[in-house]
Amino acid sequence: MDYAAFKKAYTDRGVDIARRIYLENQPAISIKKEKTAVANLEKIFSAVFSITYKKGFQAMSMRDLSTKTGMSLGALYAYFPGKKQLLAIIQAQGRAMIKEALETFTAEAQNPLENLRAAIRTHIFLSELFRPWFYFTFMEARNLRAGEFEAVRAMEEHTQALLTRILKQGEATGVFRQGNHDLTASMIKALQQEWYLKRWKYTRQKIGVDEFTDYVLAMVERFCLVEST
Amino acid sequence: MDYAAFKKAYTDRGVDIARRIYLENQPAISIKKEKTAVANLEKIFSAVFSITYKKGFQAMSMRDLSTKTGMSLGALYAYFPGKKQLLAIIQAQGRAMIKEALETFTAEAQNPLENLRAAIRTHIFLSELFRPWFYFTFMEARNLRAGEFEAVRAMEEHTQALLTRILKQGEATGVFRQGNHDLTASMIKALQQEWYLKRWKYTRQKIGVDEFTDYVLAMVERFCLVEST
DNA sequence: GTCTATACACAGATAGAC
DNA sequence: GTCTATCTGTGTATAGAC
Repeated sequence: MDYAAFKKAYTDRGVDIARRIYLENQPAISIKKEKTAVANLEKIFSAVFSITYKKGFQAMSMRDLSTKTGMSLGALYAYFPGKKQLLAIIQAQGRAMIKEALETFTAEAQNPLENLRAAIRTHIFLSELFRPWFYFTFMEARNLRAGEFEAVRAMEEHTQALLTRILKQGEATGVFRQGNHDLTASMIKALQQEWYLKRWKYTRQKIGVDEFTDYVLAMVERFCLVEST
Repeated sequence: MDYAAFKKAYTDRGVDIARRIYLENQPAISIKKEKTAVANLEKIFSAVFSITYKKGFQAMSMRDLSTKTGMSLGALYAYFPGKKQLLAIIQAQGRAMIKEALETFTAEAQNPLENLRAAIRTHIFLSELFRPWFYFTFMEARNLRAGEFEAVRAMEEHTQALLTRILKQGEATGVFRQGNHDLTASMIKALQQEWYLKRWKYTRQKIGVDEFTDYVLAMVERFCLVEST
């Protein structure tokens, strides 16, 4: 499976993230017509990502957001209760979406090696498809309150545990070498993260997501497999 | 060389970063007595790191800084011209310090493999010794102005080129396999970065810097070496 | 050198007209 | 639903006493 195939498989499911946010936060949103609400929410999120990519969320003023979306200050407050809540909403929904997608697309394959490949591919491809969400989730996690930050840590441990489990299965089956699987999982996560944290570097070097992913897989497999090809 | 040895070797050189900042920015600093100036600068930097680790630089107010340092608002402005300049000073000096240290401690060894090991070790050990500086440099790079950001990119490319060169030498000598050395260098950098970006994770798992470094080296070597041990 | 008191700009948020 | 006008807090920065 390459990125194009993944993208098609994902978008065919027809999950609309802005719509989901609208439905789940309806009590806090005073807009009644779903269509306009969803359309404007999309405008708002995309504006937030584009502004905060350069200056960070704290430095983004509501006036910045107003200018970028073309909506007035007053109108914005009909879509979320305040700036802090906007941050929390994006973070929470971003995590939920990522978690759900990872679980859907890493459904058990035939063997540990295929499982590992699927897990790594899915994560990187997903981070390509939702790059702004991944970048935002990582860079703005600091601005969350303690309780919300706990969710970030839980998420990190969840995805790490997913990898560790696969590695252990592989060792049991005899296809992976033994080792500190938790540390190996951390290494894999670091490599995945590189793709969305330093995207500008790869754009510049003209390295695409497929090439990058294959390289990561090659490195991980050579390290993990009992017999190197 | 383990971390303890590196730390000793480094500190024995007696380079005082706060003192250097004082000397190089003397025109902008109105304090005349070197001793008090350097002592207070150290207090200021350590306060900046501790506050921004949790909320980021933009969210840190001058009043926060005043409280944490125990100095008054007015006194702070005797040490730097403004908040933006404080950011620029820390970033610039942090980069200069890192670059200088990397060059000093990765002096040419006998062969490419030893060179590679030294380069990786030095980078991780240095990021352990100056963790706040590394973390700050990465996380607050966005808040720099275009011209200053160019320096960040140049630095990234500089350290990457250093690794790429070693890998090429190794291929020429026949000890390293052939491959996309630029991509390999990127992977190595991602693994090094993991150490200071997710330090809390390893503190929690009780994994020390030596163990982490050895694991990175094992992974890189298994990938790069012609013959795996 | 360091303090307190204060100037002044800009932030987030709301009220009420349309 | 969306706008303009405005309230109120907080931010950076400075002046001038000590």
